[in-house]
Amino acid sequence: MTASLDLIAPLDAIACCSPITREPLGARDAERLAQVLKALADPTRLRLVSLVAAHADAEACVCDLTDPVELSQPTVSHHLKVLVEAGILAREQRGKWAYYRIVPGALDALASAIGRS
Amino acid sequence: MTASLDLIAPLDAIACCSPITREPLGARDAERLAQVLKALADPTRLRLVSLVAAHADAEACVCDLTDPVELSQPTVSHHLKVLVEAGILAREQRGKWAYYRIVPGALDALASAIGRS
DNA sequence: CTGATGCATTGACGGTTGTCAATGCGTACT
DNA sequence: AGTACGCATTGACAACCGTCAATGCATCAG
Repeated sequence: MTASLDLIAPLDAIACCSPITREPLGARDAERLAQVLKALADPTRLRLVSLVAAHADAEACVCDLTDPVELSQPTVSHHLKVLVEAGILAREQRGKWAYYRIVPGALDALASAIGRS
Repeated sequence: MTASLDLIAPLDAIACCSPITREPLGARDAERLAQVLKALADPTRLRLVSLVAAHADAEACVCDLTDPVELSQPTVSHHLKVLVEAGILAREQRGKWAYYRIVPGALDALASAIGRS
């Protein structure tokens, strides 16, 4: 659903916007920002992002993550997919493994849209 | 549910934490951060926060908000309650009206926890 | 007191979400 | 070839969420 303007990662459509408190944002912008925030608004996904960032070389594969969060492999894969689709994580397949890393500037762009300071 | 440590607003328990990417956050911290993010991760609530911030005197009552978001009054009241419980909005009753304003520093604290430095 | 107004609460309903077991698909090693 | 491994996808289910109509509760105006 709402597969209308998803040709670009949601985060790309946000980097442009001024902070929320600057001026009332329209329904369309609110929808996009909420989409990205929802991706982060889950304890497991927050931990996954945190784990990836803190891992060696700032990247991690699924097998590195299932254990710390104590969830099944399909569940972790699902969460990672959500984060990738939100433009927060990037996925790179290298042989048998899939490596995830944080998209540079993604979290900063999100933070700037929220508060800035 | 989870009415264990909710004596303080969720945001108060976050201001202390370093950015997500600094080190892997524990399950407890992730839960608290996610709770606040969820409050913002909704298009309607994002618009409400934005509307309140942009309104005259940086405060607004429910009657000022129902029209712009095109939702029923109970729905708007519900969303505002969620934002208040998350520590993002503050409510002050003055006579017949209830005025909402953004808690100073709340969004900045959230932004700091997400990204930025 | 009576009526009107602003807002919160309740109850209900459809849609979304987080999770897992089962399965499928490549890739690598022997 | 055959097997083991890492990961994604599917299907299913309970829990949660956003929304509204109806109702309740103050507060103000007459």
